[in-house]
Amino acid sequence: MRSSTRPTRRNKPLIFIFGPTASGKTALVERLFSTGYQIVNADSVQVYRYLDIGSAKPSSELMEKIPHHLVNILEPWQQFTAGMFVQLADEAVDRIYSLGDIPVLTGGTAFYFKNFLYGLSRAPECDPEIRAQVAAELKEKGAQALHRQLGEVDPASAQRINVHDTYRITRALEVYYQSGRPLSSFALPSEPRFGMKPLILNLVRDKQELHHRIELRVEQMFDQGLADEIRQLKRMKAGSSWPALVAIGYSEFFRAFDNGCADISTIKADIIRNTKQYAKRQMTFFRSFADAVDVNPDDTAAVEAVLKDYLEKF
RNA sequence: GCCGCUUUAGCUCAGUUGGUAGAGCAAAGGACUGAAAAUCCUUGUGUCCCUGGUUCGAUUCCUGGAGGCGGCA
Repeated sequence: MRSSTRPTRRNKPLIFIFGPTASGKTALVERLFSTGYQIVNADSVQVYRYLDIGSAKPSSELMEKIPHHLVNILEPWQQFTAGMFVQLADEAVDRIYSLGDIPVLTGGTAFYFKNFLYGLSRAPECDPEIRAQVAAELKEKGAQALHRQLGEVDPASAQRINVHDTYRITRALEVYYQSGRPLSSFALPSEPRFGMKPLILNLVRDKQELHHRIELRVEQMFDQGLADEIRQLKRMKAGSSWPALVAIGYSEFFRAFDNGCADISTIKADIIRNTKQYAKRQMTFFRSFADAVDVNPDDTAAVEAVLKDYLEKF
C-alpha cells in the first residue's frame, strides 16, 4: 500500500491557500511567506510552460524569493491530471519537509486540493486508447445510449451521473472497460491521508469586489501582452486540441481562430465573463471543505494571527 | 417626404389560426470518484412600444402615433 511507504505527516505543519481567481492568492503569499516556506502550485494551468500572462503565473522575482514547485513543468500539448498532481505534490512536500521547510499549497483548483488531502480512489487512471474508443462510441451512438450502457454495468454511477454529462459517462465506462469493475465499486477515501491536518485558508471576497478585480486583471493581461503570448503559441503550431489551451484566456482566442473571426473586444468580454463564472464554481466547490478557515485576504495581520496560532501546535 | 420591414425576459430572437408567452445566451443557486480554468444540474410574472377601436376577451386583428432598419426620393 502506498500510504505505508510514505512517512506520516501527522506532526508536520502544512498550509493550503485556496481562493477563486483574482482573489489575491499570489499577493498574500508574497506578504506572508519568506525563508522557511516553499510553495507547491495547485493550479491546473500554471503547470504549463508558455502560459504565463493568461494564467497569472507568479513573477520570476517571487519564484526566486520563495521556491515554487509544480510551475512550468509541462509542455502545453501534454495532459496534466489530478493523479499527476497528487504524485508530484507528494514528492514536493516530502522534499520540503526533508529540508526542514514548511509546504504551502496554493492555487485555485479545488479538485486537486481534494485529491491531495483525501487521496484518489483506486480506480485505474485514464488510458488514452480506451478513452478514444469510448469517444468514438459516443460519437456513433450518442450520450443516451452510452448512459444506458453504463446503467447496465454500473447502475450506481449511472444514477449519479447525468445523461448529458458525457465527460463523466466517458470516465465511468472507461474504468469499467479497463478494470472490468464498475467505477462505483472503487471506494472514495473519506479521511485525510497520512494524518494530514492542514491549515486550510479560504480567501473570501465580496462578489462585487471580486468581479471588479477580475475585470481589472483581464485588462491587465491584455496590457501585459496576452495577445503576444497567444501569437507565440500559434508560432509553436498550437491549436485548440492542446490540453493546456482549454484554459480561460486562451480557449477564447483559439475558438475565435477556429471560427475565423477574432474580434478582440468580444474575446476580452468573453474572458471576463468566463472568469466570473469560473470563480463562482470554484467557491461552490470549496464550500465542501469542512475545516476551511475563511479569511479576508487584505487583512494580513488577521491571517498572520491565524497562521501563528496554527504553527504553535508543532 | 413616400413605401416596405420591424418593436415580446438583461441581450439575440421564436410564438400565440384572438383565451395574457418560450428558446439560446446572460444572471442566481448547486453538483463534482485520476480531462476539473473541464463537465453537468436546477431556477423564466415579462406594462408582449404607446393610443384608440372591434370583441365576452387583444400581445395577437384594425386606426392613429413613437422608436429602429432598409429602399426610393
